[in-house]
This record gives sequence, structure tokens and C-alpha cells, in this order.
Amino acid sequence: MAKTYKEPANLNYAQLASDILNFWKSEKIFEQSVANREGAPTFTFYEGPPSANGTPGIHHVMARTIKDIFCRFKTLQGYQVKRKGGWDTHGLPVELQVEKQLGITKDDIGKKISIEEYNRKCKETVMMYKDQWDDLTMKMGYWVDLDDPYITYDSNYIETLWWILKQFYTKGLLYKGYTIQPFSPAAGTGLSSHELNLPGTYKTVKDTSVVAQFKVKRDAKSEFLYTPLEGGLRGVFILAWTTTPWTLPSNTALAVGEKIQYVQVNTFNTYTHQPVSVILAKDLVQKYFSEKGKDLDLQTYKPGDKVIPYKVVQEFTGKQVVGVSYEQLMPYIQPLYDADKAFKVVAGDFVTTEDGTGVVHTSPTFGADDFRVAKQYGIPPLTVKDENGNEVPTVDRKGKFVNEIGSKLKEGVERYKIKSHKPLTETDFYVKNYTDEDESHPDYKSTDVIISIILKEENKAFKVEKYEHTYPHCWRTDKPVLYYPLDSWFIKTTALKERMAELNKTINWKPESTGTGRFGNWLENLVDWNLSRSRYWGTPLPIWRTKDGKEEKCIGSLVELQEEIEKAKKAGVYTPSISFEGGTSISHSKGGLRKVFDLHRPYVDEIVLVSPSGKPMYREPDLIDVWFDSGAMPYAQWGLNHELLKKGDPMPFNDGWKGAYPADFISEGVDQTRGWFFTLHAIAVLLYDSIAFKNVISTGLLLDKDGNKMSKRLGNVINPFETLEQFGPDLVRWYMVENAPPWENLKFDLNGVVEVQRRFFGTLVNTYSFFALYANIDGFVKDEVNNVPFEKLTHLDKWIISKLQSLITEVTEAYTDYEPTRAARAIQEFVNDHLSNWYVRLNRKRFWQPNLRGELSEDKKAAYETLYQCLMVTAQLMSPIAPFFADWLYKNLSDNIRDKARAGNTPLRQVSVHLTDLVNPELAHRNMDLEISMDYAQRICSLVHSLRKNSRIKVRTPLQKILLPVLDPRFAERIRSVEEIIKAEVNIKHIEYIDDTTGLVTKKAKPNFAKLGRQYGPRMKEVAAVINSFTQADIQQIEKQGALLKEGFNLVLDDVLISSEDIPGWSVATDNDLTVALDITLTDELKREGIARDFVNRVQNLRKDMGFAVLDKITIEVERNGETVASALTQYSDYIRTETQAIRLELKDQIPDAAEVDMDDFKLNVKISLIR
RNA sequence: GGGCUUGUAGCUCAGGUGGUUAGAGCGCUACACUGAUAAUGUAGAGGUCCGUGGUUCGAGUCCACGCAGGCCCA
Repeated sequence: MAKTYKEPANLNYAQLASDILNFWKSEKIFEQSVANREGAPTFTFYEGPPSANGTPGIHHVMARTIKDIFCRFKTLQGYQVKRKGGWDTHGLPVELQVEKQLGITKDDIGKKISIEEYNRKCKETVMMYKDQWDDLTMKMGYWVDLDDPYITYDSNYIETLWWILKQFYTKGLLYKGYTIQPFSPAAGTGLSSHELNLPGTYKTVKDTSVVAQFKVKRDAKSEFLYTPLEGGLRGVFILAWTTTPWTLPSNTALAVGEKIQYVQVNTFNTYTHQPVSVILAKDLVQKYFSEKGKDLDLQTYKPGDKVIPYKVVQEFTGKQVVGVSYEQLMPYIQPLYDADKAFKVVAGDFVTTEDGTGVVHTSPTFGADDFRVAKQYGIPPLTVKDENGNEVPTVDRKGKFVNEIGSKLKEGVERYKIKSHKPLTETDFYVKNYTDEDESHPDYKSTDVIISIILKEENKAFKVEKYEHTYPHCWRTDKPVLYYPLDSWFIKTTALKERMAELNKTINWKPESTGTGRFGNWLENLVDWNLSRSRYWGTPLPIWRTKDGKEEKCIGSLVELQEEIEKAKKAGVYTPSISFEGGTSISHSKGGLRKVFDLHRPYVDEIVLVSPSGKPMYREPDLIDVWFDSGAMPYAQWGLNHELLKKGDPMPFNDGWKGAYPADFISEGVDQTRGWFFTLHAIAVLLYDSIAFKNVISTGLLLDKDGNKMSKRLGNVINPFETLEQFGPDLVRWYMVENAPPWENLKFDLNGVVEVQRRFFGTLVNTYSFFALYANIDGFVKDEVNNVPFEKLTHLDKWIISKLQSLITEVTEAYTDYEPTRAARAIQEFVNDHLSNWYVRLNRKRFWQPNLRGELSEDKKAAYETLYQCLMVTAQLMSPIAPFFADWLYKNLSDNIRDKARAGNTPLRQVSVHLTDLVNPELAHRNMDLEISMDYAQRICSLVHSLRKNSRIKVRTPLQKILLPVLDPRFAERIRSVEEIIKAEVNIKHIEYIDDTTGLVTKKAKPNFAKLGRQYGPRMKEVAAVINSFTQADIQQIEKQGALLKEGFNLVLDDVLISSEDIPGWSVATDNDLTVALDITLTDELKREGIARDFVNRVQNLRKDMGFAVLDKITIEVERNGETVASALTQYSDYIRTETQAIRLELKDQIPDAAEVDMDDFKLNVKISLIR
């Protein structure tokens, strides 16, 4: 017989997936799934571009599974879901990889290797692992369009970025400023955070640290600090600590912690012995004052005394001194602007009491925190004008104080007769030893030391000491790094901060906390976006400037660039010619060499434009942050359309743009919150006052099974290819989704995948195999049009179909809410607990009943149809998560009727489940009463099993009855509707419903706390005690009359929960509101029936042992063994023969070659033989 | 240091709005079943619900302060 339904043996899930993958490829299923929905509403998905310069990891399988699920689900729902792939190609990781490959460092660029060659190498490297990525994409079943991806290094792509930047520039949102960055004066270059993380950069050094005394100005705000001054005290000083005394001349603020407790202490200066009143954090008092000096009389102090008396005179929080003004510590130069706002106490969230004084000296030009807090409070930096009139910091790029400071320091050296290793001029004050001075010279003094001495002399230093700490050094020169203001280009994101927060509220974040918390807070504390990167491989900033910085141009397209170049040529500042080729790329010839032009360095740097006043303009050398690349993908993935651009279209993008903005859905790791999620959002708000995405899932981390990060060092990295090969993609995907919600971290354990295989896929395959086995035997073929009418289905059929409708509703809702884990768990529960363990198990007999006259009975047909429907819908519901397996199941169930379905244009005409339309729940087939009844049945059976086990009576032995206390008539009705199922399942003859009239049930009343609580509140304990003391009569009364007055409490029926406690003399089992008692009396009649059943079982075993086929007919011979057995076998002869396909059952006195079978209580000699 | 997040059985996880006996699966132990069978069922053991305070008649759940892990920042 040709098998209509495949019967899998030893299913290999990886093989299955690879077969289905071939099918998808050859039939172009993905393409069809998009083309099919032409004209339908669109669902827009944006692919966050991965970088192909590294190999994909198992976490990419996770991230992409999530993306894939919702794209597939929306397709099933009828949307058209285009998914354009993309590649992220720029950035530091690419550069580092190239440097590693070539064995060079950044220093060698432009020396050992030209920028041109270097960037060519980067471009080659960036797609190094593209094949592996493509392979993974295919193998894991991630559907994304890889034929036409966007690539961020493309000229088209970069051109769009330029266009966007130009829009920002025109709106005044792009400006040049500075930030504090690590800088190596010796090398003359900024350092990236990566360079700071190189081994060996942090060295332990001994620096001179100073606790400086900042004198508080007396005014209304600070008056309270002057109140406790005693005679002789000259002033109040705030103590602030620094390990970089050279930054003190540029101090403009002091930062305190608002919540930190500070104290004011009257004491003496160690160096000048002058009486002073100082302010510092309470926690740090012991660090600066010896306990011996505490509360000593200040009058007794004489200069030179070892013990310095001190007295804490008041205590206050940082908040109270915020806003206090102080005198400039080293008044060498004045701020260039906003001088009135300088020299104030401010609050800084970075202030601690771990070291120092709890007050942080703030110099906005030389510290990132300082810069930030100064900006926040509008405090000016201390800067000077250079020869061009530009504002510059007080230390130049060589690490030397400017002359304005240098000359003052020189004066100090002379005034205080400080000895030095060589005569110092105003140009000798390097803030660190960048000039390799001889430090071993006995009179050598660093600038830090000189400053400290001057401060001591001037009663401005409270304490000076050497301080050992680790400090970053330049990996090239081994010299200390300075934190230094460097030019940068910024996008003024702060201008639209409120709008960004407002629009963010319209985005559906999964989980919500990432949106409101992590992202929302980030938006609230937003600073301007620093776009500049001093690197080589990336999108160049399209801004040209004259040398003096007075004129600049921002280029917004290639056309514009070409026009500007023409102008420059006419003006004679630039000779190479550039021309368009094919409208999108330009070629560039210089010195006879002609090469295809791309917009990267160094080519773009060679272009010199001309300013309106006729001066040459050079490109600002910066590249832009790669996050701008990816954040601009909604626009740049399509590229600029020059025709629309000419017309002045505000959205001049190529085909594909329309209707694809904003995205309906995106998903990336939670680490992208301030990366891609932010840049997408920022650019969208700045450009179009729009959101860029409506729904977003931020996925958690993928850890190893012990919760550790996967790293090569730990050797706990899971290879995605091996894992997919071993288990197949469906199991891996299912495991990842089912195990934890996607935004939680996932502890990836291969044992979990094995478990998914056994527990879920194994069960589902078994269920399908069961169906296939019997459907093949019976020749059942699904007919989409003619089904057994719903009314004629059995209770169980209707029940599982009702369950199925509930499942459809639940799963659809879960997917719609972006809760894939809920969907997976619901499907799993349905398949395991309801379909397999209940429906199939209880219905097995229906399937193996022989057909009368070779025809399928209506009941059997109904069983097949019901099971078929359940499997088919399961395939569809699970298809977003387990796309290969679901398609396999779908095809197995429907391939045989495809032609007919096509002819009739019925739903199963589609060759793949991924082309079908999601079923809608048929609410008419939902029957909650039935579902509740069946739930009771399942629980009652479980209780009876438990009772049977306790009394050691196996299920094959029938028992007379169970007793079921009935507290509510509706309950009895419900049970009656499933009575037959219960009786069959636990092999019981009768169910007896008993109520309190029988006197068998003892009832118990428990307080309904939830309801009583609202009413009685604090008197709860009293009421509860009253209810717990209810007598049977009390319970009866409240049940009958609905109310009871007892001990002053007017109680109604709802106030109590009545359950049956016990049935005297019976063994009972309870499960919440259910109680069951089992009659364990064994009569002879019951024993005989039990023996018959046991006997059937033993014969079946023999049949199986002897390798008989299911339909083989046999004869049975049994040796006599007592009267009970004989009568049992005689009485149940018909039953036994039907069950075992036996033609004859004979009792004999002796059977020579019989097999001995164990009937538990006794043994029987039995012989079965095949009838040919 | 800050923001966000997690902490429930040996492991992986559920536990609307507070309600008195905290659940599931796996694993373990025992038993049953043996025509879904490299399956299956039932039962049992296993808990300081991270800690300490607080609010409340009542806290796994709410609040505060901690501890430990994670992510992103600084």
C-alpha cells in the first residue's frame, strides 16, 4: 500500500531542515511569501546591519530568530513584509582587524602604508566573513533579502548621509565645538578608548596631590559659614583635592555632592600656621585631623605644635553650599566670557567621599566630568586667545602652559626663591615631563610641585603629599595622557530633547522598562551627539573650511560636490577633474591616474573647494560616528533620487522608501539602546519630527549555561554552525524562544535543547506518527469540503477543538503583543498536555477499531478529521518559531491533496505553510463549559489514580464506584457531561454524587479573605475565627438561607468558601475544591473482569514479542489454573477475542509448548498461534 | 558612582489588582503502563520566595535600605 502520510523513523531534525531548505530554494518560497501579498497592507521591518568582519555567533541566531518570528507571523496574517538586508561596514573594529592582519599600528598609516592602501584593505576585510553570515542566515531559516542589501560604504549610501547632515547643517543643528578627550601631547594625537584599554597603558605613578583652600566670599548665601568664626579666624575655606595640581590655575568651579554631609572645622593651616575655618565631607574628617587634636582649645596652639587642634563647628548637606562663591585660587587670567558665573560651588553626581575631601576641583577644559557639570551650570572655562584670535586652553597641544600662565608661574618661582634644575622661563612650564628633563637632578621640580609650593606660601594649600595611583599613559610614547579639549563636530540633539522624549512615549518597547527607563532616562540627560572620529575608514564629514575657519560649506550631494569642484577649478584652487558616471558614482583623475572615485579618504581629502571670498577650503579631516551610518539606514538604504532632489522633494529617496517609514518593527540587543535605537530615533526626530520605529524588542544577552559571558578566553563559546548541525534550527530556535522571554538573558544550555526535542518535538512527532500510521492503514484522506458535521463529533472531539480555538486566540494575541515566549509555551501546553496526553490517549481505541465492511465509520472519520485539524493548526501556529519543522508537518499532512486543493482553490492549495493565511478562531466552536468540565475530569482522574496507587489496585482491575461530594448543582452537571470519560480512564463502574443529605459529607467553611478583608479590615482575625468555628448546622444554614448571624457578625454566603472535608470511613483525595472517594471493595465479579483485562494485556505482549502484525489473526490456548481464571476467561471470551484479534480462545488441561506468563498474583501457561 | 534589570525547588522558569496550603517542566526516587513504545502515566522527596526593616488584619507580591549577578554609562 502506498503510504499517503510519511511515517518518520528516527527523525533527524537537521536533515529535515536541510530538505525543507532545498524546497524553499527551488520553489522560491520566501520570494513567493512576499510576492503573494502584493497590494496587501505592508508591515515594515528594518534590519539592523551586522558587520561581516567577524564570524557570527550563537547570539546572532537568537537575535535573528526574534526578528524572523514577527516577520513570518505578520506574513501569515496577510501583510506584505519586505525585509531588506544590510551590512555595517565602517568603524574601528574593521580598522583594528586590518592593523592586526598587516601587523601595523595607527602610527604607520601614512608612513608604512598609504591611507589609500589602508582603506582598500579595510574594504576587502569588511566582507571577510560574508559567506559565513549568508550560510548562517540560510541554515537558521532567517528570511531576509540578501540579494539587494544596503551597504554602508557604498557611495550612494554615503551620499544620503551627506544629504541628511546637510539638512541638519542648514537647520543649525550641526556645529563645531570641543570635548574633553584623552590626548597625548608627546605624540600630538587624541587616543581612542580602545587605545586606552591596551595592556600596559595604566601605570602606577606617584603624583603630587594638593588639597587646596578655596576662600569663600562672604555674602548672603555664605553668611551662615561665617557665623561660627571665632576671634582670629581670617576666613572660611573649602578644601578640594586634586592629583593634577597643574589644572588648578584653570579652576572655575567646585563640585559637591548634594546629599553628602559636610562639616565646617575651625583649625590651623599646617604650613602657614594661620587659623582657618575649613569645609570638607564629614566622612573624611579623620583623614585630615588627628583625633588628639579634637576639641583642644584653639588658643593654646603655637606654630610648630605637633598636635593641631580642631573643632567641628557645624554640619550641613552639600545642597546648602551649592551656589556659594569663592575667590579664584590662582588669579592669573580671567574667563573670556561669563566671568560672573565662574568660581561657584555646584552639585556634581560624580562626587564621592571615597578619597579627597568630598569636594572636587573643577576645571572645564581638562576633565570630562568637569566639562559636563560646567556646561550644565553655565560655568565658563578658563581659556586664552591665540595669535589668530581663537579661544584655546591654558595648556597648548605640546603639554605646556601658555605664556600668560607661564609668566605668572615664573614670577612665583622668583618671588618664593624656588630652586630649579635650570633657569626657568615662561615657556618652560610643561604640565608633565614631556621634554625629558633630568628628574634625578636634586633641584628638579615638576610644574605640579612648583604650583604646590606657591600655594603653600600663599596660605592656599591645606595639605600636599605624594599620591600613588594608576594613570593612563600613551602606548606610543609612554608619557602621561592629558585630558584635553579637542575639536569635534556635534549634532545639537539637545535642541530637540523634549520632542525626542515625547515621541519616545509613542513607541511600544519590549520590555517597557527599556523604553521608559534606560532609554527614557538617557534622553532626559541627553548631551549633544559627538559625531567626530579621527580615523580613516568611515564616512567622511562633508564639511569644507577655509584655513582660518571663517568660511565653511557643507556638501549635501554628489551633484553639489561636482558643482563646487567646477567653481574651484574656475578659481584655480583645484585642478583634478571629477565627473559622474552613471549618475551615482563619480570618477576622479589626478596626475594622469584615473580611478573610480569613492567618497572615502584619501580621495575626498584631495578635493579643495573655493570659498565665496575666493579662499581655498579644505575638508574637515574627521570621519563621522559609525552609529550615524546605521541610524540613517531608513533613508540611506534606498539612496538619493536626484530627480526628486532637483524638484526639492523633502524626502528625495529612491523606490522602496514610500510606505516603508517608519518601521513597524525592529529588534536588536539591549546594548543597542544608546547605539542603534538611539541614532534611529534621533535622526528621525531631527529630520522629520517622526519616530523611526513603532515597536521594538530589545533582546537580552546570551550567556553560557552557568550564566557566564561567552568568551574565547573561557572557551565556553557555542559554535552556531555545529549546534544547528547537531540539533537542526527548529529545536534551537524553539528552545531559545520557549525558555525565557527574549529580553531576559538566556543561559544557553545544550541540555535544554535536548529537552525541547524530547518533551515537545518528540511528542508532536509521535502524535503525528500515530495519526499517519492509522490514517495510512485506513486510507484516510483529508477532504477540505466534506467533513463530519460539528454536531456529530464526540464530546472529546468538541473539547479538543474548543481547546484549539482557545489556543489560536491565545497564540495570535501573544504574537501580536510581541510575546513569542507566551506563544511557544501555549502551543507546547496544547500539544503535550491536551492533544497528546489526553485527546490521543483517550481516543486511541477509536483509531484502531477495525472498519466494518471496509468503510470508515463516521465516528472514526470524525476522529481523524479532528486530529488532522489540530495538527494542521499547530503547524501553522508554530511556523514563525520553527519554520522548517512546521513546513515539514504541513507538507506531510497536505501534499497528497495539493492538486485537488488547487483545483478547488481551497486553503491547502499552498505548497508551504508560510504561504497560507492564519486561521481565525471559530468562536462558535469554543465551549468554555466543556473546557471546565474536562479540566474537572482530568483532575478527578488524577485523584483516582492517586487513590488506586495508595491501595495498590492497578487500573486494569475495575472498581465499583467513586463518591463525589457535590457542593453546587452546576458542578454535578459538569461532571455528568464527562462521566463516561472518567469512568473509562480510571476503570470505574459508577460515579455516585453525594450531597449533605446523605450524611456522608463533612463540610468545612473557610473565610473568603479577599472579600472579608475589604469589609472588616483590622477585625479580620475575629471574623476568621468565627467562620473557622462553624458547625455543620451553621454551614447548612448559610447555604440554605444565604446568610448567618453569628457572634455579632452578619455573614453572607459569599463570605465563606465551603469545601467538603472528609467522607468518614473512606479514603479520599482532594485537590483544591475537588474531593474524591474511591470504593476499593473487590468483588469476585470485579476480580474476574480484572483478570480478563490482564490476560488481554499479556496476550498482546506475546503477540508483539512474536512479531505479529497488527491485523494478524491468532488462536489462544490456555492451561487451566483454578476456577476463577476459568470463569473469567469464559465470561469475557468475546471481549478477549475482539481485543486480541483471536479467532479462538480455548482452555486446555495441558499445553506442552506453552509460554508462562506472569499475572502478578499467579502464573498462566498460554500459547498463541498465528492463523495463516 | 549613576540608570536599568534579575534574584522563587538541584537546574530552567510560572506566579493580574496583597488573601492564609507558592506552582510547572527537567533531574532524582518509587510504582504503573506496554498496539504512540528509544514513548507514556502516577506518586513521592525537594522551598529561609536573596537579606533586614517597614506598611497591613494579612506580604513571594507594596515601600525603604542593603547584598549578589547582569547590561549600559561615568
